[in-house]
Amino acid sequence: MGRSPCCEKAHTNKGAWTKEEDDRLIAHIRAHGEGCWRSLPKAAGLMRCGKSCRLRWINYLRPDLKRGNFSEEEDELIIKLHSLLGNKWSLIAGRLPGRTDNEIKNYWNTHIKRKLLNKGLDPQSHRPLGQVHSSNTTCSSLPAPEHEILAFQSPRTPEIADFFQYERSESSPIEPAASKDEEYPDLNLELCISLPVHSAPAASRASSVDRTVDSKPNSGSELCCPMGLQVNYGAQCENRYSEENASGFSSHYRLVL
DNA sequence: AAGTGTCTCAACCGCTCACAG
DNA sequence: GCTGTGAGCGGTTGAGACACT
Repeated sequence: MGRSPCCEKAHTNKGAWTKEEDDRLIAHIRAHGEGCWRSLPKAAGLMRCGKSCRLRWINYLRPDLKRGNFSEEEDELIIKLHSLLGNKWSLIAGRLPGRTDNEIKNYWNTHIKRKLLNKGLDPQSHRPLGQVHSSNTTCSSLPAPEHEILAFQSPRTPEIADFFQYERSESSPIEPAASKDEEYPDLNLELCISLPVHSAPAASRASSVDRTVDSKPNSGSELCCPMGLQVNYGAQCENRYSEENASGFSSHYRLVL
């Protein structure tokens, strides 16, 4: 016996949403706020799966969505963030106001991938084609403790693995190609994701980063966590971060999520 | 105008994680 | 600690739009 299905598939609509369904969903969320997606379809009178409602709202109906083409700045930001985070679309989306993870993922697959390939760069590793090295090799070269503290689990980008190697070998005579600060001097890695403004009081939609950090809100409206540190580090990340600095790893990259 | 190939992106699927009981 | 449930994520699919012949 597997887990129960998220909905009665026999009695749910699938495929494209109609205007009437959109209107019902919008009206329901306006009246009751987001949250409890499983029971929402019934409450809103929709013959849809809760997951489908959530996706429709987040990716298409949310009022704060920015529609239209991506700007050159957004392109560059996506590329930079992808080089650091890999296919963590929700994290990348959190850095681009009005854009959704689905939208960025699609845009990456249809435009940016090709753009990088045309430049002779591997879209996954962001390295020149032909110089792509196995991430397994990089990963396995790390001793166990560092392995365990990586916040972003497989698939990690080689850049992150390289970063940790660099951190560990600062006194090494072998110079790394460039630190991320040198490579992306204008990229602010203090990633901040505020709780969505569209969230209704009853439904404090946790940002996607809650999956990697403790979801307890800190004093402000932002959640934060250190990049490259243990999963489940708490909300007092600012303090914890200092402690981690003292322990000698992840000294200058921090994601405040 | 019709047929065919390609591209785009909304939506689905399967999985993992967090949490409550 | 175990189990069930809900939420969310990333990969994939497929219908419709568009381009080309």
